[in-house]
Amino acid sequence: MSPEHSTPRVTVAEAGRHAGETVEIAGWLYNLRRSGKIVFPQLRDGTGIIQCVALKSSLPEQLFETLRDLTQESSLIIRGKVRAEQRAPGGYELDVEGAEIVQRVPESDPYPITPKDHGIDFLMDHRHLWLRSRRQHAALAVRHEVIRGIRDYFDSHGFVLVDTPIFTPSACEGTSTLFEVNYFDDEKVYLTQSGQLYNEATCAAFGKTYCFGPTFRAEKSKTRRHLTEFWMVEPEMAYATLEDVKQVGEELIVSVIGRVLENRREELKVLERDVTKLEAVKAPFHRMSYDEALAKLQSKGSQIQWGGDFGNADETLLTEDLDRPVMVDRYPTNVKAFYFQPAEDRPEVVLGVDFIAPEGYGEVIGGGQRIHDLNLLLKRIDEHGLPREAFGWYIDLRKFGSVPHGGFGMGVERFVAWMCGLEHIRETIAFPRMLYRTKP
RNA sequence: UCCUCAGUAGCUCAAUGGUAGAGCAUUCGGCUGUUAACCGAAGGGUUGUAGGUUCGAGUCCUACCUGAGGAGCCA
Repeated sequence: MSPEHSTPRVTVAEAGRHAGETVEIAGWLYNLRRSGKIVFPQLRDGTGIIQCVALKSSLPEQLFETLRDLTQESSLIIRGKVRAEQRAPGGYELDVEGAEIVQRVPESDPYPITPKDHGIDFLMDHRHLWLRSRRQHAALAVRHEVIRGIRDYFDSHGFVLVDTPIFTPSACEGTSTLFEVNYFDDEKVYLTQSGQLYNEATCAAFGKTYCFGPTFRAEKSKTRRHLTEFWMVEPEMAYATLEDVKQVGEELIVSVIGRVLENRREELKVLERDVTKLEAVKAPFHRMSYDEALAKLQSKGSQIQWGGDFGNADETLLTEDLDRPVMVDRYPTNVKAFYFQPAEDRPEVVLGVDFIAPEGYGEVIGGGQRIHDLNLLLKRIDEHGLPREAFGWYIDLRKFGSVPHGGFGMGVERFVAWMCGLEHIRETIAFPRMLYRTKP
């Protein structure tokens, strides 16, 4: 900490490159094992965990006793010599020469998350501390890689990031799932549930755009696939058809999975993810129409009838024999939002597509081609009982150089859960917001 | 919103309607290569809340509270 001493400060991740050197590492005590005259403090610094070794015979008595009596998650800086050691987790070990305790956790109020099992309620109440655990740390590192991969994909394919507002004046798709904000004087304002309508405006300005931000859904959903606040990336392309949307979605997924496999092997190992399942996800994805998917489901015993949307059981059934996502398109018009473009030959279906991930992870992308014809859009707004005046600017887009266009939304948390092989979406975001959980 | 399940020590869980227990954590002691270390000892309880049945309730009944997972809806 002081600038006077000359011991280089390194991270755990870098320690292997300093074998034979004396370095110092600043972190927290992950765990400690002791055996009379030898102690093994495991030091965690956010980049990894390194086992340290302190021998009573080679250290001042006070230092040895300080280390021996350390408590879990106390913060400290350890100085020592890095040594390759096969017996140590991580392959390297630090022979302790000195230590500075930054804050010692008192025994009277010990760190609550012990190395043994805990229930989900307890862990969620201690989410602010749970983040330090290996699996949680790994899942959030994968999330970071996914987000970087998404942004890199769009940035390098001609998309411009144009973020859309969080406060929105009207419902895009009905008010029942919106959070109302009581602050603005003149009109009711809601938290966004999608940036898509705004994306349709920005893509007419830039050609290809995307927005990336939090999304809010006031659904009374209580399942492992739902959060009330989640992150979504939504690209939108002018002069694009359903086929373009499918191609971009496929390329995006393949690209991001490649990044995760390349840069987050260690984290996937911590998560015990079967990476062969991810390595199998290559283009081309499976493609089928809603009609074909329906026939497949009915042949597998589902009771679904034409016109119904797929439930979670249907999605799992549909992908159980597949090793990569399936793109299902041409859904019945009545199960999709008002702005979807109808198929030319069959007005009862629309040019929407859902990407359903394998292994039961369900819909990770939903999108399609939007209506570009003014009169058709007006008709659909009326049919859905929506007030035309609330969509004035949106209708304008069909008056001034309207073109076929389309895009999709991808839920970041569902995608990360798939990458990590997690049972529950709540572990893919640092502080999940759910129906009955808004703390910490 | 509806359905199902669960609340016992700080944590994870036991306990046929008959004296409330174990492991981990904490404290004390032992151990020079531990891998969720191990060995010995100690402290730690209004069994979610309120009623009811019973000679007797952690256990059975009712209501409520809290949480979990599923349906619907969605990403």
